[in-house]
Amino acid sequence: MATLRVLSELEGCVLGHLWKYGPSTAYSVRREMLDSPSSHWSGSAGAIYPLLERLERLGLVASRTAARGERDARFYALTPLGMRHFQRWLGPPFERDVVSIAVDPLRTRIHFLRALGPRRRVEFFASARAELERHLEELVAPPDADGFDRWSLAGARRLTKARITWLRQVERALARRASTRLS
Amino acid sequence: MATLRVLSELEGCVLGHLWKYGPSTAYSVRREMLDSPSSHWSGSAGAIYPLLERLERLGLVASRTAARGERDARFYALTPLGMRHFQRWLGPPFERDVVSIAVDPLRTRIHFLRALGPRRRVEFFASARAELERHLEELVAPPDADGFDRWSLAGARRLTKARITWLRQVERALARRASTRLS
DNA sequence: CGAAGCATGTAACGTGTTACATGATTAT
DNA sequence: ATAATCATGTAACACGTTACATGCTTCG
Repeated sequence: MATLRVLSELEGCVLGHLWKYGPSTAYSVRREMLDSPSSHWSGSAGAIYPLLERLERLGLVASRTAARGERDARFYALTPLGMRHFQRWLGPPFERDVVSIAVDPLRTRIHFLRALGPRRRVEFFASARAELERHLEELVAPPDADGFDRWSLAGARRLTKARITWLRQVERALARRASTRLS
Repeated sequence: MATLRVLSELEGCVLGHLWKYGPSTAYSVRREMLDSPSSHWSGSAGAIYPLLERLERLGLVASRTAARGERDARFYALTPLGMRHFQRWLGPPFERDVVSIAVDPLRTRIHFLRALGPRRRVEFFASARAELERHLEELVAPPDADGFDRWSLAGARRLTKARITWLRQVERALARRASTRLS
C-alpha cells in the first residue's frame, strides 16, 4: 500500500459509508449526514463533492455514471486500495488526535469561570446542566441502528453523563467554598 | 452591546488569556498554547497574529506598542467592550456546539468496527485502552494551575476514564457475543 | 401546469495549519 | 563571533461552511 497522507475524519466516514452501503452517490452520503442528528458535519455539498473527487484521484474510490437525464448520476464505490486505506484509518495504530481527549467547550470555559460573578455562575451551571440533560434525551438510537451504532451511542451517552456528574461536582465544590468563606 | 457574530473558541481563549494575565503580546498568548500539553491548538503564529488584529478592528482589544529595537512589541489589552463579549462568550446562554457532545474519533470508529477482522479488533481495543491510559497519565496539573484549572483538568480525566470504561464494556460485550456464537 | 424538493454541483469565504522570513537578544 | 532562541510576522494551503445556480422529477 502506497504511503499516503492520513485520512481526515470526514474522509474516513465517507469511505465508511461506501463500505457500509455499497456504491453510493455523493448525495446519499450527504443525505445521511443531513439526516443524522448525531453527526456534527453539516453534510454540505461543498465538502462532499470535492472530497469524493479527491478520493477518486487518489484511487480510493471509483465512479461509474448512470444516465439520469442530462446530468449523470455518479455512483462511487470503494476500490480494493480504498478498502485497505479505510481499514488503516480505522486502525490501530491511532493518530494522536484519535485518542487524545476531544475539546470540551464547557471545560474550556471552566478555566475562566472566575470572570463571572456569583449570579452568573449559578446560571452557568443551571443552564449547562439543563442543556446536557436535554442533549441526553436526544441521544436515542434510530430504528435502523445496528449493534455497533448502539455501542457508539452508548459511548456518547456515557460521556454526556460524565460531563453532568463532573459539572455537579464542580458546582457543589464551589458552593461549599463560598459558604465556608461566608461563615 | 452591539450585536456581533459569535466568538470562536480560539477567540474566546485569547480574550481569556488577556483577562487572566493582563496586557499581553501575541507571542505570550502563543507561548501558553505551545507550552500547554492539554491545548489542542497549535499556537501557530498564522492563527494568533491575524486573530488579534481582527479583535482590534472589532474593538474588543486595544494595543499599544512598546519600543523594542526596530520592530515594536505590541501589547494587547481587553477593552471594556471586549470584556463584555468575553463574558457573553463564557456565559449562558450556550451555543449548541458548546454543550453538544464533542466528536470522539474512537466512537466514530466503533460504527465501522465490523469492517475489521477478529484479530484486528483485539488490537483495536488493546491499543485504544493503552493509549487512553497513557493519556490519562499526561493529564496532571502544572505547578501554576489555579483551582479552576484543576477542576477543568478533573473534567478531562473524568471523560477519559469514561471512555476507558465504555471501551472495556464494548470489548467484553463483543467477546461474549463471539463466545456464544462459538458454543 | 406550477410548486416543492430531489440531485448535482460551484463560488466565496472563514479559520486554522505548516513553513518560511527576518530582526533582536542571549548564551557559549 | 556565532549559534541558538526569542519575537514578530507573512504566504500558501487545507478543509469545511454557507449561499447560490441549475436541471430533473413528482405531486397536487
